[in-house]
Amino acid sequence: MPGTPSTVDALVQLSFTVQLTLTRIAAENDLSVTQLRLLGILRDRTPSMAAIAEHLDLDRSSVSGLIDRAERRGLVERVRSETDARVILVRATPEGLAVAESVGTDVGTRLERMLASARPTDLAAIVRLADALPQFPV
Amino acid sequence: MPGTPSTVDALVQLSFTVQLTLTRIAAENDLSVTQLRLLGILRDRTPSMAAIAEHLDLDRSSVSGLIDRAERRGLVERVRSETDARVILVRATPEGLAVAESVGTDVGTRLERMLASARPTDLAAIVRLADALPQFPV
DNA sequence: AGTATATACTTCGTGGCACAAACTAAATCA
DNA sequence: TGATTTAGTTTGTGCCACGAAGTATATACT
Repeated sequence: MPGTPSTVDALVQLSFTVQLTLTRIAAENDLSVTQLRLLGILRDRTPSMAAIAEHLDLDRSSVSGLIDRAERRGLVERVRSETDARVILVRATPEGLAVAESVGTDVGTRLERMLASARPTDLAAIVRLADALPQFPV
Repeated sequence: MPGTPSTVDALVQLSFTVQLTLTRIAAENDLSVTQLRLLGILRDRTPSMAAIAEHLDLDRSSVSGLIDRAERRGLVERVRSETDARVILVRATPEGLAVAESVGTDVGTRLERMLASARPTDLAAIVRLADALPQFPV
């Protein structure tokens, strides 16, 4: 029977396993998982504070503090928008980009190692599922 | 090609989707995800502080605070072990058990709803993967 | 044009989370 | 018995996240 408790349990367990890996990699780089996600976003974007809040599903006030701390570490910088004086864009510094790259490949390596023994067809299922699931959970 | 970036990305995205659901359910019940996990453990166990720390991959000092707060809310109680006066067992109160049940079914319902449109064979793949992956990530 | 409203972000206060180091008490080892 | 190990707590630090209240800029209305 699909969608039964065992499936839900498996999904939750899988999720915590991934999170544990992310938490550890973050800690090794003296970052939180949220900072890690932030750097992931900034690899290829220069979003506004509001866009970051939406992407991370955080209150805007939380993002202020998050960027404060990242900025204090030199990972990120605030840039005033030229078209709208209210908005602040957040850009990764060169150092921030370097950390993002390093952490990104680290995540890739560690998770691929975890998946090494899995069947290829099961991995394809993961991709299909991730694509199919609603972006925003119910 | 299995184990490529797209697979890793899918896995990470899947993980965050699940976590977001858990975070929301926890918040609706005025709990953190950690408290939610704690209650999950206590549904069918009465573990020592050390066992909880190991299960949640937390420092023991973190567990002290966690149980303090849960106890203050009446969800949990500390019981001295009769066989070893150093160890403290943690037991869910009736209220804690009730919350655990309610939250547990809520998680089940919401995640099953998310999985409703997925192919049964993909769900089977999730179960296989969760079983196959190392309990402790590399 | 001039006021009212909406939007973007920050600040402040509160509380939970997590860690490391230092501490107490009880059990075990030698 | 005395030394060591184990279980748990306390304290101090810092991050995370929220909501409410505040500032500044942009847009809408008339």
